[in-house]
Amino acid sequence: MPKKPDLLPGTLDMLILKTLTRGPQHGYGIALSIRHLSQDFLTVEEGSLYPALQRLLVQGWVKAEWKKTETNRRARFYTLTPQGRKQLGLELSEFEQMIAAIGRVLQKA
Amino acid sequence: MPKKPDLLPGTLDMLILKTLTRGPQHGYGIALSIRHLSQDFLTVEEGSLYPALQRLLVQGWVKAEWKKTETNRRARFYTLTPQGRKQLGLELSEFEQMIAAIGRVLQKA
DNA sequence: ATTCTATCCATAGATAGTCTATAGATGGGA
DNA sequence: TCCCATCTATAGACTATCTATGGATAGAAT
Repeated sequence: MPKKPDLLPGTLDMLILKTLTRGPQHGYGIALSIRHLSQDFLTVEEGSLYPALQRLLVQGWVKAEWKKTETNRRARFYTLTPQGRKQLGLELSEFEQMIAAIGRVLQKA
Repeated sequence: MPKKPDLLPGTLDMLILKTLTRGPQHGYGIALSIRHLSQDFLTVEEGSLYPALQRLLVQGWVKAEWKKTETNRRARFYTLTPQGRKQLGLELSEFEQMIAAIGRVLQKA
């Protein structure tokens, strides 16, 4: 069976921000989205997710408000702010550069 | 100026092991190799490098012996062991899967 | 009615890995 | 002789993740 590789440290904020470009979502929904989009490969645990959302709130990259879900439950919906969108762009480009750099090392050795 | 993105956490061991497939090297040489191969993008600080080498030694993935460098200086040369080579293969495939999974999330949102 | 399951939020504590900062030794060149 | 580059190494702080909980509620099942 195919192991269980959790997450690549440092990429969670980026994944959350990216997920929120599709529109506001609550924490549980974000976790599900990441899991489904990655085809069950990436699993975001609560203990990682909520601290991350707190960080993003403090930085002003997302905002939050309590609403009702489609299933009539009370949940906190997170929305990407303009600063958050900008931050996402930054993180995406750094990530790509990083991956490219690692690729060069792995390829030449 | 273009920021300073250090390293992607969790990838250092893999980079070291891969570097050693070219042959035994001392710590300082490993750091230089990674830096040059990545075209000055990745910088491995001593405070990251030596703890990592200690980890690899303990796991049996590298072995070490004191020798003289080309410049006639005393240095500790690290060599990849068969287990280390196997471990490298494992880490490479996990890393690629991880990157692919992240790529799927980033692409679809 | 009651229990169960899925949904939903959140925190505490442990652990891992990296960074900053520091320390020291040595060979070769100015 | 003095300095710089080479070379090893550790301590302490910090960040981010994981494990493990805890709790609440809606709707379905029994």
